[in-house]
Amino acid sequence: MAGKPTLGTVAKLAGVSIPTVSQVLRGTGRISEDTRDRVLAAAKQLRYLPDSRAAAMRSGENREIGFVINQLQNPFNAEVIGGVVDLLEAEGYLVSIVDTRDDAKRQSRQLEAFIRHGRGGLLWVPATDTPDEVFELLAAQGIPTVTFLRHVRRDLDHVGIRDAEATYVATRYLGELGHHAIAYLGGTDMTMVRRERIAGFQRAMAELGADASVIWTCEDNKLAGLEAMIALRAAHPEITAVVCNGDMVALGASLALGRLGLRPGADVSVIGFDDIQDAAVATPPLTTMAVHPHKLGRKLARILLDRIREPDMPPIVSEISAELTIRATTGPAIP
Amino acid sequence: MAGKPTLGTVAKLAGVSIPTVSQVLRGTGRISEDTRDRVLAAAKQLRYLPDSRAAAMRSGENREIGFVINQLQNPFNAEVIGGVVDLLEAEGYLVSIVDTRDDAKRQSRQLEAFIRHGRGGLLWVPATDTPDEVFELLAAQGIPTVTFLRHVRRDLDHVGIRDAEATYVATRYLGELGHHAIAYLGGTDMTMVRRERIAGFQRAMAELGADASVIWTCEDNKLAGLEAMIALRAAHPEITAVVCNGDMVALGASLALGRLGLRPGADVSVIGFDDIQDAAVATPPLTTMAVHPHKLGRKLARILLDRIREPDMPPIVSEISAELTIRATTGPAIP
DNA sequence: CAAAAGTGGTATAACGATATATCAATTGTC
DNA sequence: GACAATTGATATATCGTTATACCACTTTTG
Repeated sequence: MAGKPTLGTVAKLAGVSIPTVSQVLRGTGRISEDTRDRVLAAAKQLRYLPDSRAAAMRSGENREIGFVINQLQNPFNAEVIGGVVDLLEAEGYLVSIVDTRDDAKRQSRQLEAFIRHGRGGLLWVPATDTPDEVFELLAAQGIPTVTFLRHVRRDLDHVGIRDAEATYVATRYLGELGHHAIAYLGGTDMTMVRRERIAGFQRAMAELGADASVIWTCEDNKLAGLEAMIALRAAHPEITAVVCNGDMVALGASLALGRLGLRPGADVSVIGFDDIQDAAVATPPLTTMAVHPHKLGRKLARILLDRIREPDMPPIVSEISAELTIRATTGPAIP
Repeated sequence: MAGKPTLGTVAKLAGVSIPTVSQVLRGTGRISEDTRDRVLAAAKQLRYLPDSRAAAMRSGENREIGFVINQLQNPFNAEVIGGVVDLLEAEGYLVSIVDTRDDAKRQSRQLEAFIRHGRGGLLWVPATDTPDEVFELLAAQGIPTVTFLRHVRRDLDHVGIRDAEATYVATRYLGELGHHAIAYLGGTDMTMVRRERIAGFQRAMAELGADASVIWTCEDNKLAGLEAMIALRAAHPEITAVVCNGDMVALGASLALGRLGLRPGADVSVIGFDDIQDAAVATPPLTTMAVHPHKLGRKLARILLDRIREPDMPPIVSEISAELTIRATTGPAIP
């Protein structure tokens, strides 16, 4: 009753030595069927589970992966996590998650804690303003690491989205619908992702011969998107279309238009990014640049496994295109 | 360069023995200021981080907490996690999260993995249909565990919401507004939580002398709520008010009413549960039974810490009341 | 000045597992 | 029937820590 069962407890109950129990449970060595059965029965009776930490210490193999994410609440991230977990659990790994809430200090504490508590690999969406010393720490510890979405270091593996391409496609599409006064809405700071997206937006605007200077910041949630859209509309009433940094912002913007007595898709066009579940359900349904988060998660996991198996490969970078998914919040510009 | 730094590496660089390094870093024993400085300098140079697993093995103390949750995407849960993490990280704990997606088999694998990889305590929203053997496993391992929301075992600590009281209050309020044909909407199965909520609904309906037989199931997301409301309305056109199992469902139901040409709060009243961020932003803003998830998370963490410090206390049960928060989706019944 | 107390460290064992070496008993070979 | 090969287990060392015991050396005490 008192205390966890160990190899020693099982060995005593089965009347054999500790290495014998270890060999039976792992299927190695030469063991007679008779003692094998006795050991298994004892292990079952005591509900014995091996202590992976002790095993990892001796054998060096650690099947626990840490996922350091910037925002757990984001539905897009949640779907990515699903993909990651589906693949890694099938391979016998445990995936444990921490949420930095995009705070660099909390992130440092959490990464350090992950290292101390032992992780065989890390998946990581680096927080905004991650200091260089964090990368040096990871390098010093030699933990296989794949960054996700924010491509901040060329010496690490990375999985991301072709951000510039996606906003370019979105903006060109709005141009083809006849829009010229187009704003970029969303994102709070100059993360690599946002920088790329704005670059794509600007390139398309340049090709359209339009002014790309209306760029508005706001946090990545519906309420912030709503308020930002109202402010944007007040400052720039000439705007007829908005490219958003994410679906949450776009949904908020769409709500705001309704409150202002404007019809999304008719009076003002809105285009989102991610294609979260809500995008299709919203009224009106949201036009967006769709990525497939579950698939993305699987790719992320696959690359980490490759890195664990082959630590000396050169860094891998894998980027996925977003697909323009046309719904009801975009329409022709009123001439 | 090759491999993680260990106590041995640091000791060699500082020219002292391993126990000396350990004592310096942990501030125990008697060490001269001179060697203390040398050791600290060596540790810093190598970016040494102690291996908590090895430490835990020897000392028995494990400052990593596992949080086993049923649905990561749920905004309510995300806010609870925030509260838990804020308190436990301040106490020097690492909180790592896994998502069961309410699948009992996945949950078993994950709990087992948490035990094998070593957790000093567990926070747990048990999945629907959790088999008894899982509880026996936890008991056999003797890991401090607090269940959350779903109170399935009296021998474990628990933090939850007064579900029956909340739906009772919600239903009474609708009664006072003159409603008699009230339905209960949401939840997919007879979890303890849903059972309690329906019990509260039924008690209030009995006091109102009304029929409490219209109980509709649906999954806990907006799309499902939308579809369920449309089906419910088709089957029971006499219904003038709906008590929902969660805000996501209520928001979906509210959307559905709009599509049916009905005004939420005027033609049909809708009342939610949780008060997630979206509830206040929605059009119209949602009347709901508000709980304070961040506070709830802190309470959850506090009770786990108490249990870790005092393993032999009798089980603690802590329940929090939800507050009726009136917004725009409820209004007087049309006579 | 001998015994006691204090100082600053090291030696050793232990935590729970695994890898390697070893060993006693059985079986096979000529 | 002597020696080698096989079988089925155990002994021992090790991973990176921490707890305890211990030891050499200095300082204090009566």
